[in-house]
Amino acid sequence: MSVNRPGLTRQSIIEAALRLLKDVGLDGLTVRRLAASLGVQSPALYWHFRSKDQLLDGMADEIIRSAAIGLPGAGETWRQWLLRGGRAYRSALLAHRDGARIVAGFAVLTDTSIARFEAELSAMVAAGFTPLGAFRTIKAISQYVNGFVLQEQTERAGGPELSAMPPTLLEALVSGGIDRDAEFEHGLQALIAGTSP
Amino acid sequence: MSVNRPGLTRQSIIEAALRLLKDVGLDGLTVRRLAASLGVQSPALYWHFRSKDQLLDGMADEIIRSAAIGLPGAGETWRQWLLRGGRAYRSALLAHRDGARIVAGFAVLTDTSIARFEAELSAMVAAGFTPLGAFRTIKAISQYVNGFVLQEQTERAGGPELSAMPPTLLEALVSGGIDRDAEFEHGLQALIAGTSP
DNA sequence: CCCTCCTCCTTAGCAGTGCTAAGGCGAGCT
DNA sequence: AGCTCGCCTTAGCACTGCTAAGGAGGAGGG
Repeated sequence: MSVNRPGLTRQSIIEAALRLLKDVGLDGLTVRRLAASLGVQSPALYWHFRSKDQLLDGMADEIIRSAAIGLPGAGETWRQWLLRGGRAYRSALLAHRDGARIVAGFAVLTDTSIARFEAELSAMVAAGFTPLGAFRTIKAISQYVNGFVLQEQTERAGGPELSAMPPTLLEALVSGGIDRDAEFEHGLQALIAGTSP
Repeated sequence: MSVNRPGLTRQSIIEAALRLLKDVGLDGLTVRRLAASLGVQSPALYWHFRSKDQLLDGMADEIIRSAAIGLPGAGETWRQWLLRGGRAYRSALLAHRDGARIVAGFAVLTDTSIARFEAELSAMVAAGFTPLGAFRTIKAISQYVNGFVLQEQTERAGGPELSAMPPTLLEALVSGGIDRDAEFEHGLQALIAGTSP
């Protein structure tokens, strides 16, 4: 049926899945559809992945990998560095439809993510943190970002009308409550401001 | 087949679903199984709910409702109150298997949750916050808790051995990194400490 | 040159999913 | 008595992840 058979690869399948994700979303991402987008029958994918969950693990890993920021630059305080990391992580999640759901449900500690985690921890230890403090701080930021983007991407349209809102909530909304970036920044900065080595 | 037919209700179905959830988890919670646990055939549930998602919405609402803390008590600072709220929210999510996943994916702004949100906002406004600041602060805390419990409940067993961990990460873990409560507390307190009216 | 092995893919099909269409049973009103 | 209507049943559809079995085609040894 298909002509070009460049040979499927774990990596090429993951990339195709992330591409397909943009069109169909996580709920629409079926094995059959993914196989079709690769010009192949669905069981072919099970040669490369033991299960769909394993495929999703790979996708999550790919997304997380794309969120890598380097070590703190010269003259960059640890606060600035954490801020940069949080923003980069959010961007990485937002870059893929349902990115947060994929990462939240399936990110397992892979070797590469452990290595990066270690690098981040030692950078913070160098900045004066204890290993435990660094660990908890990074974890807290990750979870805040995860939770934020998860809701950001989950938000269903519709919902109650603005006119049905009670007064304080209404005032919050009309004074700028629909600015997702500012909302994200607010929490991230509070989290970092409340952190100390 | 079944004898007692006390009449199904939206509420009774939701409660049965939350009960069943403990045994089978979110992935195992099928319409047929839920119907069976109620002594009924599966399409019967579609008389009470338009779709399974609507049922999950109801479950999410129920979970969130159980996280209600009152207004700040006399002599309670807003920081203490937020702390109490964050802990109560986490407890409510942890009280149900996959609670965070259910709430994260399906919580829609219902009338009752809007009413409670409004009450919380005005309490914070009374403590000196602007409506927008209160809105963003509460949202940030909610999302942190959501993200935290989501991972807490998603964690799959297995994973790399402790012996395979790099040094800084290892030191963090052996010095107390497996204490979920302390990890949660760390982030929550940082978030609140970094908040100001 | 042929034969075999092995990698990667195909066809066929299973158990289970959410959901719909159509009908039936029984309580309550007229 | 007859009728309506709320609530449930039986039957079945399109789809899911996944498995079993086999087939095409190149690699490598005899």
